[in-house]
Amino acid sequence: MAKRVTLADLAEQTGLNISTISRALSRPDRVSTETRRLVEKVASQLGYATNIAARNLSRGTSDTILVLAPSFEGQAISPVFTQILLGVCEEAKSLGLNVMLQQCLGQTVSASDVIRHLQTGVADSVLLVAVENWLPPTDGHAGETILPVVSIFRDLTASGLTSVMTQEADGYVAIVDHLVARGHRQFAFVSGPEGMHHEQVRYNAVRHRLSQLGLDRKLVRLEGGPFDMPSGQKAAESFLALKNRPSAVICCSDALALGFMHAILDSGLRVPDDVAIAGFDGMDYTAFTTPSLTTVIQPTLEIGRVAVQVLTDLHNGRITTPRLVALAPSFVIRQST
Amino acid sequence: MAKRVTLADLAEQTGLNISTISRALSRPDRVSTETRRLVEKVASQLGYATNIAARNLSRGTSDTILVLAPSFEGQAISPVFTQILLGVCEEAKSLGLNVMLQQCLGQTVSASDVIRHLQTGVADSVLLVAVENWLPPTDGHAGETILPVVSIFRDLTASGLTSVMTQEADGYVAIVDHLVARGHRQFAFVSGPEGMHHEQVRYNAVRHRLSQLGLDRKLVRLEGGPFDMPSGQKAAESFLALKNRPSAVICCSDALALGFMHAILDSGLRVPDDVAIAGFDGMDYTAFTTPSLTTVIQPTLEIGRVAVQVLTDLHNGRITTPRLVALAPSFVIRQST
DNA sequence: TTGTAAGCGTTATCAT
DNA sequence: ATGATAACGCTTACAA
Repeated sequence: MAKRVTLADLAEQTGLNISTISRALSRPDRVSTETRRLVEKVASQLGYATNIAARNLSRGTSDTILVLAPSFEGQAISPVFTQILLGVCEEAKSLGLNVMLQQCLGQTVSASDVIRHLQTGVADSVLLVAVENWLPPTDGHAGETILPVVSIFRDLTASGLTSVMTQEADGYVAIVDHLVARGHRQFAFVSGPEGMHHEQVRYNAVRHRLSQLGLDRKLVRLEGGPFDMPSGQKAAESFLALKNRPSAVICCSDALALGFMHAILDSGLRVPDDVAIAGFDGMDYTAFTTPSLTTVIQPTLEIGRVAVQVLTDLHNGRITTPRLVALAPSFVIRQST
Repeated sequence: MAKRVTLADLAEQTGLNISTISRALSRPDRVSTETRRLVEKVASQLGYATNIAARNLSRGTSDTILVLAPSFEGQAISPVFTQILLGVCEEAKSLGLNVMLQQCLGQTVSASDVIRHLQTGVADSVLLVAVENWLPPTDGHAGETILPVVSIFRDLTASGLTSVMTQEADGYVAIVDHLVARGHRQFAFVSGPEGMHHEQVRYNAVRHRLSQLGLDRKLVRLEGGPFDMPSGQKAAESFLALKNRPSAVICCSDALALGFMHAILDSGLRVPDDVAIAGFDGMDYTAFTTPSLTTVIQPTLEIGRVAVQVLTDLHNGRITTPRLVALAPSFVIRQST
């Protein structure tokens, strides 16, 4: 194991002072061209690499983003999660930031936990991905100091957290309008996990649009459970048991839609002739199922990028008040409707 | 922003020496019960949190694993990747390690890059996920020192890297045997990206098994391109153009299989009656396509966990020579065959 | 068992 | 433009 090369080594080699070396490396403009060249040369010769721990200790920052995501055991968000992560990594890289990943136990994250993390200095800002609840600081000056924390997917502005997500209502409006244009008048909504905020927002978006069209009386809600395929399958059983079956089904996620469609086809009904089905998320497989699935594509990659940007803005005070950033989704009509 | 609490603060509060505080916190057994209690009490009162940078600097380690993955833009491995990541995070957490994520540009990672990272101290071991090539150290003592690096998915033991992956050949043997038992005698193999090692290994596994059964003359190979669905679709076009169509198709991934099946069904052929199709990976959607897809499930979560274990073994010298760890997959027969 | 003190490698503040 | 030097907060021999 080759001994680590330090600034002191470079100082010795060049005869310059250690502080000059440091400067030459971190602020090349604050040093003569001559020494800059010399230092760079010797540094690369000796294979110098900045010791990050030392830098962090001295600077008091870590240039690291901590990504906190609920144990993604429910496969539900995981595919979406991957895309988000990609966006986050790309943006972080371009900003010279590191990304640290940590799963969290439940659906709720508390400010005190996050503050603890920030205090250790492992990271100096935090990204919450698909976290349901946020417990604001409880100690005295609650909320006075704005934390460098951003929520992805879940609108937590009400709890004081800047949030980045898809403009979901728009997506569901597009779905409803499309189905109505296709002549459908009776609808079912396959919901996600009970009590999940998203779930509620999405259902309301559908119902609200239908009510605008005078059709909200024609909406049945089916319990879907987790955002996954088995839940969709289960919902389909309830659906098949209905005496008056709606002709169009709107699902809370693509996974639910796929599970639902699978069961419907299995039962001998035809899609979209007997039942039209729409999903939500924009999973890659939706374009290749048979029939292919009408869905709303979330701008996941962009969400990841934007979240990081907002996070840095927050971190260096360019944003001082919580805000919601909602990105437009895109609607794709496919064979299932 | 509440000023950070340091060991010095605790020392002042308790009247004890700073080193005693440090000991009480990190090696509670090396201190009297009395002081231990006192320190713990005051620490939690003041909300003390260890400064990681300082600890790392002092200890010379970071307790961090760097996960390096090729820009997952080709959606190909991404779903699998998520699962791997989950396993990695879980195991890391249970070992008290942090996980840092970084995308890398190409398919190749060089030892010098990794060594640079290790020297900065951001991480003290590295996990390569789906990295195609490894450029061993070029400087003098090449390969003398064993690096704390593990490859996931790709067997890089030949380049001196301990690797963790699925026992893929077993999976393909299972597929072949199953198809033969079903009466198939003519086969097509839809390959992955050209020149990718995996691709070759998998094809060989199929061909070898067929040759054992005296059927290797009956194998057609179709170029699939990237491990994704559009590629599968494209391969299906070549397939449909064949004058003598095989009755069974083995795909290099589930994504390819899905794309392939979509095109086949679109063309009016029936699955499995006209064409039997098998995939590989065990994506969740395979159980819910119509027809559902026969496939081989990779033990992704377990791979992630094991990789971390092996990595730590490597890191503290319990493993001194590169080895291959191949985990058994499981084969699921579904409607598509 | 507890205290003393010497690092760990950088950065930043002053002088020069 | 460069050099000395004091932090940064923790760990760890070594001494008491």
